Amino acid sequence: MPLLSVLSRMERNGVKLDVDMLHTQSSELAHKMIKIEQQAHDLAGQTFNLASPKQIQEILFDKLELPILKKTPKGQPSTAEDVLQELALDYPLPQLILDHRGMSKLKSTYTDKLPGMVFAKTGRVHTSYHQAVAATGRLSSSDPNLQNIPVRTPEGRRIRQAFIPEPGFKILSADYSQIELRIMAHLSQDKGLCRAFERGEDVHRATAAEVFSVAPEQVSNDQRRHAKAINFGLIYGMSAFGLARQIKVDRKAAQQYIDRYFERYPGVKEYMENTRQQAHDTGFVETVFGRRLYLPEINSSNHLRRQYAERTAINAPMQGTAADLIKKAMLSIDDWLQANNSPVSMIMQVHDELVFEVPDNEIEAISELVIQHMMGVAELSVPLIVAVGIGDNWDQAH
DNA sequence: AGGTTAAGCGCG
DNA sequence: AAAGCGCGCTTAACCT
Repeated sequence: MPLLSVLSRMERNGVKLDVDMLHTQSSELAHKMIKIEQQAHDLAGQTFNLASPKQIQEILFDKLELPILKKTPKGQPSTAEDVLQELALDYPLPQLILDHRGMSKLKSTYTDKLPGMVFAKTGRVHTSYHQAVAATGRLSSSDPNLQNIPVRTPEGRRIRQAFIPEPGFKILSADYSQIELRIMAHLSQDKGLCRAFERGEDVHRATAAEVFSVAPEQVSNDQRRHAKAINFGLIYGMSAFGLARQIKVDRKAAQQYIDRYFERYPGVKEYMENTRQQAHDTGFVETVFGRRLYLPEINSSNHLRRQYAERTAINAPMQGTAADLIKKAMLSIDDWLQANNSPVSMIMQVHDELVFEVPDNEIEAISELVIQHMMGVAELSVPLIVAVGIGDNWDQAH
C-alpha cells in the first residue's frame, strides 16, 4: 500500500476530542488573561493591547526605557520570548507579557479553535497530512495541525488531555527515543557515541561526562542541560555563538565545549566535515536510504545563503532519515492492521511518534507489535529504541 | 473587503 | 553581518 493511502486512512480515522474540557479551559484562560492585563496596565500606567508588538515596544522601550537587547530584521526593538525573559530578570512587566502571550496562544490556537473543527458526521477532528511539503521528507499536518499540540508546560498538557479514545478503547503512543542522535551515531560511526547507545546509557549524561571530564554519576543538572544543548546544536549545525546564546555562557566557553566535544567524538567531527564537503562537491546530501536533498545555494557567493545551506546539509540527512524510518514503520504497521482486519486505528503521526486508538483487550499485544515494527524497520549500527505509553488521553499516554 | 507580510510561538 | 534544522497558525500591521 502506498504511503498516501495510509495517510488518507489516518485522516479518515480522525481523533476524538473532549470538547467540554476545552471550553472549560478557554474560560479559565480568559479569566487569567484579564487579571494579567489589569496588572500590566497598572505597571505601564496606561491601558494597551498585550498582543500588539508595536504597543509593547512603545511601552517597554520608549516609555519605560528598558534596554534594547535585540532588534527584528526590520530594525524594530524585538519583544521575542528570549529577550523578554532576559528583561524579566530586572523588570516586572516583561514576565506579565510573556505569561499573557503563552495563554493567548493556547486559547486562540487550541482551546477556542479545535472544538469548531470537530466534523459533525464523525464527531472527530480530521487533519490533513501532506507528504510533499517539508524539504527533509517529514510529513506536515494542517487544518488543524495536530503536530504542534502543546506538551511542554502543565497548562499546555491540559489541552492534550482533551484528546481521548472511544469508550472501550485506549490511546497508545509510541515514539522513537533520541532518533536523530542515533542516526548521527550510525552515519558517523563514531565509536564513543555508538558505544553509549549500545550500552543504553543516558546519552546527554554521557556527553556531559566526556565534555566536562567528570564521572557520569558526577554530572550536575546544569552540565547535563548544557550537553543536551550541545547535542541538539550539532544536529542543527549550530555555531559557538548560537550555543553561547542558548546556554548563556560566553562565546569562548561555548567554543571550548565544542572543541572538547569534537576531541572526544572525532568520528562526529569527521562526519560533519565530510557532509559539508560532499554537499559542496555534489550539490546534494542524502539520507541513509539514499533520498536526496539538493542544495542549490551551497556554493553561493552570498555568505548568509551559503552558511544556511551548510546548516541544512548537516541537518537534512539526520532529520530526513528519521522521517524515512517512521514512514517505513507506518507502512508495515498499516499493512499488518489491514491484513488482520484489526479494530486498531492509527490516528496521528508527530515526526517521531505514532498514536493509535486500541481496544482495551488488545493493548498488550498491540504495544508489542508496534514496538517490533518500529524497531525493526532498519538495522542501524545502534539500536532503535521505542518508548510506549498507554492512557485514557494523549497526555497520559505520552 | 480582502489579501499579504511580520512577529511571534506551538511542536519535533 | 549573522549567528539552530523542519513545519503551521494567529494576530497585528500594512497594502490594494
